[in-house]
Amino acid sequence: MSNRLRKDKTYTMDDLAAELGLSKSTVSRALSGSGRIGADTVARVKECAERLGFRPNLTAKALAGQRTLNLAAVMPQEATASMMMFYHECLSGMVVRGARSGYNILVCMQDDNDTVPLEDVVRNRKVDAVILTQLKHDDKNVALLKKENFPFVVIGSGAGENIAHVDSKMIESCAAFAVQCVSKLETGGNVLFVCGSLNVEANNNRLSGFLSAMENSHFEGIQYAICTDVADVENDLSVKDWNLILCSDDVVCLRVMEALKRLEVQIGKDVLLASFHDSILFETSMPPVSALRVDAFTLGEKSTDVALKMLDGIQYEKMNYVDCSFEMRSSTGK
Amino acid sequence: MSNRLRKDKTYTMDDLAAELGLSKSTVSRALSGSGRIGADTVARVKECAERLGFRPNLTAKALAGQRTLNLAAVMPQEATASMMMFYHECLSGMVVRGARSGYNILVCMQDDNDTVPLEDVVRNRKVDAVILTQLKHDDKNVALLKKENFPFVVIGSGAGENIAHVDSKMIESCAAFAVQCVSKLETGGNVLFVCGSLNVEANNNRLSGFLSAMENSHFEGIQYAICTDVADVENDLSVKDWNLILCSDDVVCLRVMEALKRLEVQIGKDVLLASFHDSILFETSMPPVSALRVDAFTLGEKSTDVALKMLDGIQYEKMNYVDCSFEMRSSTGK
DNA sequence: GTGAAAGCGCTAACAG
DNA sequence: CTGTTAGCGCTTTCAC
Repeated sequence: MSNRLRKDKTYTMDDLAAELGLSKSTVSRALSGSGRIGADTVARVKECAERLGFRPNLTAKALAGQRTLNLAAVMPQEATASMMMFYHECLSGMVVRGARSGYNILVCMQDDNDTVPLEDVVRNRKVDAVILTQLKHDDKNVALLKKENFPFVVIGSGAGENIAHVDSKMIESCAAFAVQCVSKLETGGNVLFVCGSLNVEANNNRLSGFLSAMENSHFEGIQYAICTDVADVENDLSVKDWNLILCSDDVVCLRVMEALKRLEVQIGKDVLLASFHDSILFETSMPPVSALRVDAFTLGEKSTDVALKMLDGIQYEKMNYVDCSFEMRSSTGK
Repeated sequence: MSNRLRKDKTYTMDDLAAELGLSKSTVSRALSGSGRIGADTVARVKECAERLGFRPNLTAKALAGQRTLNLAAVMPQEATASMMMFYHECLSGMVVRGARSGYNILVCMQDDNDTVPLEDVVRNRKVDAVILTQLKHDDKNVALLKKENFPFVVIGSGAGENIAHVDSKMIESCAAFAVQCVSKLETGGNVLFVCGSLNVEANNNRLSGFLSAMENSHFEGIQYAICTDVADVENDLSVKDWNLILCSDDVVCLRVMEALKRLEVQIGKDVLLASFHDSILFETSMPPVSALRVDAFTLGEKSTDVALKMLDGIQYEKMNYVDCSFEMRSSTGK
C-alpha cells in the first residue's frame, strides 16, 4: 500500500486515481456513471472506492456542480402543539424524499414578518430551493423568493395558481367530512360548529368548509350554529340539545369534551362529536373521537418531490393535492 | 459601470476586486476582517460590497475553509405529540444560536437503529458537528460518532461524563418537583406515581426522580405506590383514596384526569394532581394542572453553543445543565 | 498593507 | 473510452 493510503484518512478522488493508475476525471465518471466509460473500469473504481471507504466531499461537489444538495424548509418559530406535530411530520416527509435524491433539509425558522433568515439562506446560496410550510396573507417570503427568482414550493392553499404548491384541499375536505358526520344524523337535528381563533388561517378554511357543507348539501331538518368563543362554549352547549358538535381542532375539541362531561352529556350517544384536526389523543380518549386527518408526511414528501423536479428541469404540476382521510371513531356513533 | 456589473448578477469577490482595482485576496481580508489590512481599504471594500449587494458563496467558503457552516440535529422520525413539541422547540434554539454564528441546522431523522442517515451526513461532510437530541441505551449514533472521531453534543442525560452534553437534570428536577408536590400534603397521605412505558428512557429518569424523592426526603406519614400500566389505571385509582397523583407525562396525565372524572373525584380538592411533563393543554384544562417544564429551547441553544465552541477550539464544559421550572397550577391546590 | 499564486475536492468540456 | 486542463469562489501562505 502506497504511502498516501494511511488508515483513517479521508480519501479523495486523487487518491483513488493514484491507487488505480487512472485519472481523477475517470474516477469521477466511473463513480457518477455519467459520460462514456468502460464497464470494467467502473467495476474497478467502485471496488476500490468501497475498499478504501471513499466518500465524496459534497461541499466540493456542490461548488463544482453549482448545487448545494440542500433544500430549506421554512416554518414558524412559534407554534401551537398541533402545528408543531404537523411541521414535524412534514419535515419527516421532506427528509425522506430528499434523502432518496441525495438532498438534505435545512431548517429555517422565523418569527412573523422576519424574512432575514430565509434571505440569508437564499442569498448566501446554502440551498437550491425552498419549501414554505405556511402562508400568510400577502406573504413576504413569497415576495422575496419571486424577486430573487428562486425556486420554491408552497405547502397549503392560498398561493395562487401560478405558484407550485401542494395542498390538502382543506375547505373541500372539511366540507366532505362535515357531510359525512351530519349524515349520521338520520332524523335531522342541531349541529354546532365550535371554532378556534379566526386569526388562524386554517380555522377560516375549516369554517368555510363547514359552511359550504351546510349550505350546499340541502340536509333535511338540520339546523346549525357557530360558536367562536371556546372559553364560553359551556354556555352555548347548554342552550340547546345539540345532536352533533364539530370542532375546528384537537385543542378546541378537548375543551368541548370536558364541558360535555361536566354537563353529563354522553358523547357518541346523546351527542355526536368530531374534530377537523386529528390528534393522537383522540385514538385512545374516552370515547375515541372521529377526526379529519391531514397527511402531513405526504405533504412534505410531495412538496420535496416537486422542488426536486423543478431543479432537475423535469416537468411538474403546479397544483398538487394530497387527500385527507376520515378517521371515523366511536364519538360519531361508530 | 463596467460591463461585468450587470443588474441581477450575483457578484463574486473577483468582481469586487475588479471594480475597486484591488486584488481578490485583499477583498477577502477586508470582508473577513482577518489579517493585516488598512482601515480605509476595509471601508471602501465594505461600501462596494454593500452597494452591489455582494453575498459570499458559502459553498466556496466552506470548501476553502474546510467548514460547512452546518450542524446536524438528529431526531427520531416517529414521536409522540409532546416529543415533537420538545424537538421543535429544541430546533428553534439551535437555529437561533446557530444563526448568530452563521451556522445553519440540517435535520437528520432516523428510525430506531438506522444510523445510515447520520452516517451519510457525517461521512459526506455535510456538517461540522452533530447534536443528538435523544439517547438510546447503547446508542449507535454515539458509537458511530466516536468511531469517526466526529464532534458531537448530546441533549439529555445518560451519555456519561466524557461526552459533551446538555442536560435538564431530569432525575434531580423530578425529585425536587415531587418534593414540592408532596409537601402540599400537610397531614400526610397516599401518593401514586403513574408512569408511562419504561422503554422510554425519560420515563426511567422520572421514576428514579420520584423514588429518590420519596426515599430521601423522610416525609411524615406518606405512603406511595407505582402504576406502570396506564391502560389499567382506573383500577389502581379505585383501590385506595389517593391524596396526590404524579404522572410521568402529559398524555398519561390526561388519561388519569379522564379516569378521575369518571370516578367523580375532584381534582385539586379530593386529590392533588401533577405531571412531570408540561403541555399547553394543562394551562387551560379543568383544572389547570401543575407540571414540570423542560426548557427545550434553551437546551437547543446551549447544545449548539457547546458544539460551536468545540469547533472553534474554545474551552467548553462537558457537562452542562439547564434548569427546569415548576409550573404550579390549581390541580395541586394552588 | 497588498498582490500573486496555490489549493480546497470535484465536475466538465475538450482532446486524443 | 480515458487523460488533460480549466474552472467553481473563496482562503491563505508567502513575497514584496
